[in-house]
Amino acid sequence: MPGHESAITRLRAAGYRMTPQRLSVLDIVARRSGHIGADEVWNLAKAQHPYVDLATIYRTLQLLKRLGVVTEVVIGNKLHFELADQHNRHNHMVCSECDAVQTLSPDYLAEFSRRLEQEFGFTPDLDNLTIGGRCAQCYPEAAE
Amino acid sequence: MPGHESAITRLRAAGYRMTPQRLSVLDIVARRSGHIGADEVWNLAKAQHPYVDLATIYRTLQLLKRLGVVTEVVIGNKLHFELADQHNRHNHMVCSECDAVQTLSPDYLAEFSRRLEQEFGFTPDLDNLTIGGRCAQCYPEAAE
DNA sequence: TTGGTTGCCGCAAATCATTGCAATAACGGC
DNA sequence: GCCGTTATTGCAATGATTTGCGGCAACCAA
Repeated sequence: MPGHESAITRLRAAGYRMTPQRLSVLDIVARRSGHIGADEVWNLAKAQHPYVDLATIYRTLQLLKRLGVVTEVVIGNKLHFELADQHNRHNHMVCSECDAVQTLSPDYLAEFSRRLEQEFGFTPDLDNLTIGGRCAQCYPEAAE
Repeated sequence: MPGHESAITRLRAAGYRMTPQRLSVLDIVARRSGHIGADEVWNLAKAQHPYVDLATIYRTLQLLKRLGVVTEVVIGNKLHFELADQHNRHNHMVCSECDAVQTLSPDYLAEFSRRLEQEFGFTPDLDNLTIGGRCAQCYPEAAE
């Protein structure tokens, strides 16, 4: 429950309403350390609200993402989410073969981001950027 | 038709078979300058093979992507594809609000890519990386 | 506290993409 | 050119996510 206040405030400030369903989703994502799939959020949410619909879970997650409360990670063909923590920002590298996830300091993308904004006026959404590729185990060829 | 030989050769070399459906998909993507949606590929393909199934289109596009013959661009909630041209590599920046697509020289990501490989042994699939964010029109706030 | 406004939810259907399976066709060998 | 092996296809079902809609409930004002 702690740490939700800012998110709730942000929601209200943006003209949205706080509902039990939203609170539940927020709580579930916040309790989880690391990313969690939409289907799993649903399963956990049903424990508290047996009638919540999957559509509500998806809508809520997208809303929280738009508000910067949670971030999205694309793993395989599924979306995962995790609480956005300003003090622990990071990007994700996901292996397209084994779905392994590694985190990365946003410093690696800082210069890149700066150039996109300066030269193109394009503001990349780095918080929700998933970098696909192959990890060391699945692509040993890269070894020298 | 020209320029397909190398793709066909690559396919055969990897143990795959060349079928009319695959040839058709390849031809459609190659003729198009720029990206094309999977559904549109299907519509065009049906003109030549009335019985081709959408699943075949998707399977073929994924195969060609894996072989490096085509690249994928994520626009809105749809996948688009374009012929991979070694002499004209580029990345895509897609606005999440208006779906506008801008291209970007891979030079912008070269240093980033090099560091991922060196420091993590992770080989990013830059050819198929779509950078989401907001364009200058949709996010004027970035203006100073 | 009560009432009105309007955003939100559950439900069902639609959309986009993937997958299992039996029949078919590509292609290397004879 | 014919045959057997096996990759590929069409079809149907499934999976993942989004959207339309009417009823409901959150929230603000009085």
